[in-house]
Amino acid sequence: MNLDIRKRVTKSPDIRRQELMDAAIRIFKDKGISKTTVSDITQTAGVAKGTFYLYFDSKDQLLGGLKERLVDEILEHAGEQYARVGREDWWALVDSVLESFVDFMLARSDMVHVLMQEGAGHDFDAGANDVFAQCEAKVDAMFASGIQAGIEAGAFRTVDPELIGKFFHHAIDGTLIHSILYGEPIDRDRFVTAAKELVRKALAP
Amino acid sequence: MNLDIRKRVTKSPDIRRQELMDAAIRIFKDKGISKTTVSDITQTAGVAKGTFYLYFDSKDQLLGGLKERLVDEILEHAGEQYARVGREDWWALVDSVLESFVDFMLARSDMVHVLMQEGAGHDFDAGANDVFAQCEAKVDAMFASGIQAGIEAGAFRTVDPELIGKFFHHAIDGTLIHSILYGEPIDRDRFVTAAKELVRKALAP
Amino acid sequence: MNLDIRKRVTKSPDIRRQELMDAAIRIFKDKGISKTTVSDITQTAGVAKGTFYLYFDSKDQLLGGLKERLVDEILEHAGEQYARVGREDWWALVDSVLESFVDFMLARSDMVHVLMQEGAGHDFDAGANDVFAQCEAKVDAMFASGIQAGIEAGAFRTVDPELIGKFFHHAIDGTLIHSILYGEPIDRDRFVTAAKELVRKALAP
Amino acid sequence: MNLDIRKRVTKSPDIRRQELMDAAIRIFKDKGISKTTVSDITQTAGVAKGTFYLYFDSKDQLLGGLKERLVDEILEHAGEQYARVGREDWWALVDSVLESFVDFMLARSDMVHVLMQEGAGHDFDAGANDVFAQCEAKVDAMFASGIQAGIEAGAFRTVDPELIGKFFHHAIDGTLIHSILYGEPIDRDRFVTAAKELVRKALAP
DNA sequence: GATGAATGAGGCTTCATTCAT
DNA sequence: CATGAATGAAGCCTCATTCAT
Repeated sequence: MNLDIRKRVTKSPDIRRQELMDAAIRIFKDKGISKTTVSDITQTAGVAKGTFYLYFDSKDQLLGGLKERLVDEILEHAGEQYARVGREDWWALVDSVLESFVDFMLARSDMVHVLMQEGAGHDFDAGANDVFAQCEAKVDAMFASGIQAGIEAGAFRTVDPELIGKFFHHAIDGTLIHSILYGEPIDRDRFVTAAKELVRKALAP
Repeated sequence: MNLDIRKRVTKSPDIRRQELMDAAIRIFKDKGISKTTVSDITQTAGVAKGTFYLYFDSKDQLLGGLKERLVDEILEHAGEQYARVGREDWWALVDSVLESFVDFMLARSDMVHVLMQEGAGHDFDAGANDVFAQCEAKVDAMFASGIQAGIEAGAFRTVDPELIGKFFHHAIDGTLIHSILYGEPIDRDRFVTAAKELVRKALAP
Repeated sequence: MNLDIRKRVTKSPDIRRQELMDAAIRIFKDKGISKTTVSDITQTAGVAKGTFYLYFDSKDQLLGGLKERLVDEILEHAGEQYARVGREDWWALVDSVLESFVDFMLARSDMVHVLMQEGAGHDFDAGANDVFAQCEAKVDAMFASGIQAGIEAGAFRTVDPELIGKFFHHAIDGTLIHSILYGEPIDRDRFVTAAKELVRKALAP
Repeated sequence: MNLDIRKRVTKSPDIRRQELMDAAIRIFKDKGISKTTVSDITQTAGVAKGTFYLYFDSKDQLLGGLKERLVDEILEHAGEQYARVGREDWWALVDSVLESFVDFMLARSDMVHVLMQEGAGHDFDAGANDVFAQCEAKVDAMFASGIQAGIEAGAFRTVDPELIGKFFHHAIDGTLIHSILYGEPIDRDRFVTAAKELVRKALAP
């Protein structure tokens, strides 16, 4: 009765690992992290349950891996943006940071959807406080110092760069995540335009 | 033979219910929702495990109750604020809405902390889409129509009231939740001041 | 089709614990420790699988408990015997120690059967070296010092009390365990008679 | 691309088989039989997991092999000793049997350590009763008939040759195994001397 | 022969829920 | 009402064994 002809397909470890991660993300999104079983993941990935444990130590460790991957990408991306501060026209910088931020988030909507949902509190490495906390703190710090630099250059004006930076961060982040989370479609250009308006007006001298 | 004095204490159902909810919130905050057991909750509340089921049908239903309670409060509060649109000076309205919003959130930080964390996806009533989605959608709609009214009255100016409303919502919400979630202290007045600056500049004609 | 009428029988914790231990011993004896599952034990005890974990932390911990119980009994019994050294006629002492030793072992044949079989190496408490080692070492020490005392009193003679003590110990122990392990019937009186002959001749001046 | 020099080394089947058995014994001794995995064995032997199954049908069969090897050696050795009954002076025979028995055991201490530990109950061939039982029974029978012969020849005297034989067997066996099992050093000569004293006195007319 | 990724049965353990007291 | 021992479904994880390369 088993019509599946392909049996015991051996693949490169990297591929398998990736397939399992992809499968995990897909089901996490549908059922939520805590209600997803390792069986769900392996069935979706088309492998046996035991195969999961060739690539991950545990379900929690997989989650940790996904988290860390996202955090790394975020920090790298944010770093790239931040490196441009001072080398370009301030308003062009604002525009480009916003656009690239939005595009980055949209490209990872699945990941974000999943990990923001129940991500916190699943720290397999109990020692380190939540990876996300540190990540967002760094992003906030970059925003703040970028704005501060603009102020010192006379391009921007605002009384509380730190909080304003956080506001920008969460305004965009929160709105995007919320839309992704609840399945509302996002008009990327409209979104970018509105974000630019907000930031430009808020930072205008 | 039983020397334990506190045994079979009968309390008003409402009190008991409330005590269990409070205990639940407390532990949810520490361990995360899915890793909190019914035993944890009843132990913290000082009752036997079975007692839990005299007041709630299930763990999921408790969660639903907490959620609905928060949603109700949010909607009621938002409605009150919204009712003031048009009756007051536009900028005074902005100030007061912001202040009251911040104060409302701070008063419920525990609740928010917990329910935002893993709240989604725990729908005991699988039919209805997430209660939070509807709630936030309503809040967004109120924000949007308030801004729209201000525009029509010539007091505000912005090209995309709907998105700008969401931005305000998540800027404040996100920044607060994030601070609460990761234990950063919040200076209420500084926060309000920065929020006012953001909104005033963004809505200024 | 379920003809079992009795459901959810609640018993005193001590009884239940004992029933589980008895069931465990029974199956350990039949299938060996490592091939016995928790399910086997609970089925035999007539309770649900989860019930096991109300009384024991794990399968290993049960084993540890059984071991410790046996060790305690052995040490207590050996201590009682040892306390008689010097208070009685030396040869009467020899006789009575042998008899009581044999009877003690026969009364615990199941326990001994099981725990000698795979008992070593199942140390849940990895810190302490095997409990049995210490136990037997103590018993050996008692034998040795008893014989030594007899020598000093001029009643016994042998060149190596320590080793001779161990020989007695294992001669009796080993022969009994072996018979128990392989299901050979033991004629208690014949056994005691032969043991007495061995020890009397070996210790005779 | 493979820079690992030791790859796919083909060795004589007998050598490989032996290497695997040695590796098995080594780890069995450390971790116990049931907690040793096939992976442990192959890693220690420096081969791939699959290679194990080129030389053994299963883990149980390996165990059976080890057991049988030991049993064969024991029986052969015991047979050699037994063959000398009647051809030599009785007391010289006693001495030489004891010495050769002790030396035999000491030479196989690892084997004995392991297989006595959890050896019973691992019968891959469930039909046959434990190989050890038969082996020890044969050894006991030889001891008994040797002693019986000595009695008939007027050299020995004892009332229960069968049990006395078992006592000798287990006195020496048990004491040695126990010392090996718990890592106590053994002074071979002192041991032999004490054993001789015990046996000589016990068999003396 | 040798390899080691893949398999999947099966064990251990947790915990939401029930129910006899 | 309150209790907490008992339940058992369901999840996590291990590891002996297989098989495509």
